[in-house]
Amino acid sequence: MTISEENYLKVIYHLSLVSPKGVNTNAIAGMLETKASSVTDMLKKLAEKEVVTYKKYQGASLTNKGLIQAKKIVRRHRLWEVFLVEKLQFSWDEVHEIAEELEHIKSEKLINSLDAFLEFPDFDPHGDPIPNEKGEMKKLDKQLLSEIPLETLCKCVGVKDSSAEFLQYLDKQKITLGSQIKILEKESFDELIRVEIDKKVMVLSNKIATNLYVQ
Amino acid sequence: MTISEENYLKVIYHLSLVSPKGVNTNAIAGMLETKASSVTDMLKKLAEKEVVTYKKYQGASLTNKGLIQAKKIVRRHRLWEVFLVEKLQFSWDEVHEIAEELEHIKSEKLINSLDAFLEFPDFDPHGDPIPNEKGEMKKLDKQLLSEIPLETLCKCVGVKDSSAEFLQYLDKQKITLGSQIKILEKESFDELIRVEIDKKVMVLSNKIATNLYVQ
DNA sequence: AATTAAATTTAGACAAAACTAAAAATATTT
DNA sequence: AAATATTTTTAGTTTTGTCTAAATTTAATT
Ligand SMILES: [Mn+2]
Ligand SMILES: [Mn+2]
Ligand SMILES: [Mn+2]
Ligand SMILES: [Mn+2]
Repeated sequence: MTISEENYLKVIYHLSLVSPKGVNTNAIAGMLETKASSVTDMLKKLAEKEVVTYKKYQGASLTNKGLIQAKKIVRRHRLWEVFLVEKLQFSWDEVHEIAEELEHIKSEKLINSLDAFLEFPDFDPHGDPIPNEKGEMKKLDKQLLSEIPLETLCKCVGVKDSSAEFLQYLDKQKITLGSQIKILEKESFDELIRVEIDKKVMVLSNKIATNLYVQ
Repeated sequence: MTISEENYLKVIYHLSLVSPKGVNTNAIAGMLETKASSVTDMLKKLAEKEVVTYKKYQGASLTNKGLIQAKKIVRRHRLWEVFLVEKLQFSWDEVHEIAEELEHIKSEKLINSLDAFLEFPDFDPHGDPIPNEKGEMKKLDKQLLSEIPLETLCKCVGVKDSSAEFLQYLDKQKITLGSQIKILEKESFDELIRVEIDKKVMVLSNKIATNLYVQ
């Protein structure tokens, strides 16, 4: 498995969660910032290696073998993110790029030792679940804040958008994983919502509300 | 800097310490397990990038720019080795290969944070010095055990050969960095030496004695 | 159903890094 | 100094992953 192949597998995995019946060539190209023709080439190769099923013009999906591989890469990515935040004091908006490289270091022993060193975390710094050695992961039945009814107390458990800009904006608003949130009022005109977060009343945009997972 | 270019730079650095007036094409090929013709190609590219000075048939050496780069790679390699041994409980014979990959993760912040996390170690698990952020490193005036006179108490501070086989053999003999060694007798016939190591008397071969650094 | 638009694939080219085989330069022997 | 051996470089391929431009297929509109 080359780094490039791994990056494709991971992207197909992520896209599969949203469109399980086949991932579009263009969608993959978009995520990898490459061209559709390159994706077609790679899909053929991955199909050859039997990690992906691919029929011309029909999109791709992971085989069981491919799924196992993809989850390993996700496991490595998320464990390294935890390491960077918990042990090296990185903030949650800085870790993604570095984990993007570290995820390609392939040593079972390394990753299992790291897992143990971190005390087997279930979630990464963005609230995403970390597959264990067998590929199993905890799934919370989280919802977007925008779907929560008025006056219901909930807890922030993850982000949908994990771009640095969004994460830094959350930092500025003092919203972190674990924050207690209650929606006080929804303004239908401009979709702003008035909320109480950790006892402080503030106003959030719809863009925030549709990118924050709560429970 | 690609991974391949970095591997070449690091090898040229190591070979320079032994032959400072120019590193042979064949020597580089040997270390990298590649062919001399590939080395020639790469030397041209590295010379183009001004990290190496290279004249046809004359061997190569690092420019100042190349030296700085090479020391950064060595720094990363050795810090990761310390991490693996100190934090993840790897043994000293298991870390080299993994560090060979980790050394290519290029983030200044990552490596400086790691350095701090490890409390700024001066030496790696094999007794080799770790360059600091500025590229400076401590150098011990170590000698090979084979050069030490009889009855002189010295301390094991490093290994010349850091292959897994040698390191495992040292483990088996209970020789570690820090072991106190005194040579009791040298047998000129077969070059075996009788030594006292940490109060225990034992016999070592010349091959061991010429690969152990003491001080 | 025919036309247009969008998505996807093919064909052909390119750069990086490796290889083999042959040629050229340097070193070592005789 | 000439002959031989060794080292190094050149020339020509190969593989991987990318690209552009053109062709093809599928989807959306009229
Ligand atoms: Mn990646
Ligand atoms: Mn994450
Ligand atoms: Mn390396
Ligand atoms: Mn080392």
